[in-house]
Amino acid sequence: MRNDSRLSRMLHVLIHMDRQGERATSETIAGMLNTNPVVVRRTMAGLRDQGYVRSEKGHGGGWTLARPLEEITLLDIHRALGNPSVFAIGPADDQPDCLVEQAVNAALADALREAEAMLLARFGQVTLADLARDFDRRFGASGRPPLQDEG
Amino acid sequence: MRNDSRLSRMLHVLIHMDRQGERATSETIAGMLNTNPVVVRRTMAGLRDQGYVRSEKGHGGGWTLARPLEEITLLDIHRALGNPSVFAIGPADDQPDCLVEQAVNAALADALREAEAMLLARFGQVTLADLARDFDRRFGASGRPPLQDEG
DNA sequence: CCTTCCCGTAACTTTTCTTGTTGCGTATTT
DNA sequence: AAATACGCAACAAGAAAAGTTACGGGAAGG
Repeated sequence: MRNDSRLSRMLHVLIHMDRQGERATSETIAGMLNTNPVVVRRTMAGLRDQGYVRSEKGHGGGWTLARPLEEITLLDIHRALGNPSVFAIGPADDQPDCLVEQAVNAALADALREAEAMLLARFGQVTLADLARDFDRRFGASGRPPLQDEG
Repeated sequence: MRNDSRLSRMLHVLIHMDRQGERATSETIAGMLNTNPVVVRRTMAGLRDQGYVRSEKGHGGGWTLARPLEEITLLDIHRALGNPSVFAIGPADDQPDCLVEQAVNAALADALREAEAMLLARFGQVTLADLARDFDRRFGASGRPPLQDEG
């Protein structure tokens, strides 16, 4: 099964949007992600509904950030994407009445719950601004202009 | 995407096998999982290769446990199933050369790696015997015979 | 106005992954 | 030899995600 990369994609897009400052159309973004404007609208819809970006219709319209990157965490975006399941593995429900199966599933669910809580907690502590800073630290000195206009 | 429930299924099967003691055919197991004997063989193949179960061909053949439940951890089975990806979310590779994408993916990969390590560590500490004991503790007193040689 | 640009949404198609299925070979017991 | 089981390859079916097409509506600019 291939991984759901929407979170990664959206983070990528938001940081670029912040950097460029200008309005981005779905088509521009689609080009950046090698995908399709409709897919972009579909994915960004959640972020808009949660108030992280704004969309404007009509001539000159497009997408803009509704908040500074400092105020957006990875968890925020994860949730705005609909809290997709974090795990690829899960319980079986072949014999819901089988007590052995119930015991197995309960044990698995415990472990998964704990791991998920930890992951989401960590997502909640990282802002997009942190990622942008990471970017500078990792690549800023390697011949590229740094993220710029951070001021 | 639906969850991969092979781990759960195999744990379920192994505990039943221990309990019954007898040889189980792929068909019997398939019946228990509401699936198909070929699927069972496919899934059990990994466990056999790692020495957790044995298969015997021919008349009277079938599957048997090759080790006591005390010596099999959830991690063992997870690995025997081919170390399937634990997460449903992952990095995008739309623009592998984009440094922003790289930074985003690096941050995500860190968090995922950590959560996975924690989950697998926990899997490594739980044996199938623990699950069987869980079973007894949770359900044994509720009118059902306990796990051991209920024959 | 009215044309152009751009998002919103529904419906449909394509792709991809997993599971399920069929068929045949081979080993083992009776 | 007949019956029973696994091993394996190849194929079919099903489901989920992504991609696509099509059309409607709102906003800006000539």
